[in-house]
Amino acid sequence: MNWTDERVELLKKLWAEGLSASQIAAQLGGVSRNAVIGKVHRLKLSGRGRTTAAPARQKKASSAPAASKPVRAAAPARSAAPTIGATALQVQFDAEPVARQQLRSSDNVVVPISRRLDLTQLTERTCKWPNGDPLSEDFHFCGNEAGESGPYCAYHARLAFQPASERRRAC
DNA sequence: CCCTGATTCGC
DNA sequence: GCGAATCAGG
Repeated sequence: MNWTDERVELLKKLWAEGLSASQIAAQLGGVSRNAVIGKVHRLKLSGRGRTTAAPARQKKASSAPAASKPVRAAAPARSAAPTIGATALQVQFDAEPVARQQLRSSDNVVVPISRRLDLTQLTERTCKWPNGDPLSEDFHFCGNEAGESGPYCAYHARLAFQPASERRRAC
């Protein structure tokens, strides 16, 4: 992914709105939060209002990795399966009571079309955002490609990170 | 352990 | 310019 004008503008907007680097990375897709932070700094946007004054970081040892242990462990490959159900239901009950709201034109967001997967079709790489009444026949999960840093697609990752009062129904 | 932003430096 | 690795902290 390259930093197109559109992506840079979205980055600026979301950063100004106060979203964290990881949240923005999920929105943009295809980039890590480190990439976002790096870009923010190169754009000289790091200030972002009255945030906690940066304590001025110390310099990193320029060389000599030392015999300490910079070795990075191999992929942990954790399993999310055991908590998928609980997480999904928690989100469901938390988000469902929110009244449907009109999408404001200023939001300028793309609402993804749900693949309407059932629980057995979910994998580590599918969005686990639940839609509908869990007890109804229509209940399903978004199922779109999950972001790199979470169980939701870029769109639902954003919803999940917003306060419940700001969430909207999707798919 | 989860997360946050900040910094360095090889590419 | 880019971003992984790393750091310092909540």
